[in-house]
Amino acid sequence: MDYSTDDRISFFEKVYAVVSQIPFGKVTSYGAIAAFLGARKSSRMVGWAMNQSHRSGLAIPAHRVVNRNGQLSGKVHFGHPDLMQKLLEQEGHRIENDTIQNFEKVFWNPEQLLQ
DNA sequence: GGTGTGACCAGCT
DNA sequence: AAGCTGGCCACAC
Repeated sequence: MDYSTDDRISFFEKVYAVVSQIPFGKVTSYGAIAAFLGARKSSRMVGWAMNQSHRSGLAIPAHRVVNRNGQLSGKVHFGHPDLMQKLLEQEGHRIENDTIQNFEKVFWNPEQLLQ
């Protein structure tokens, strides 16, 4: 499925579609998702989409999306300030100073959806 | 219905 | 090397 050229669905829906396919134990970045959708400059919107995701009714693993440095920049938007970190630790990640350790090793590139 | 505001990021000063 | 700017788009006011 080529998400980048499908104009029938909104950018947000595309974001949700990608995020919901992030495998267990992997993470990706706002920018990677935006770039994959053909809108490299819209990475802020990915964050906004995550902000709204909890009331979308869908089960969006928003905790698997961090910024390009592996930092949990969106943790404050989870119910409890440490919830995002907890969820990631449950998936086997190690976090220090709000930053995922070995980020490159656990990074999942959305491009893999095209295989 | 214009305006400002983001869980960002790359490219300029 | 560190700070500023523009761009993207949905939403609240």
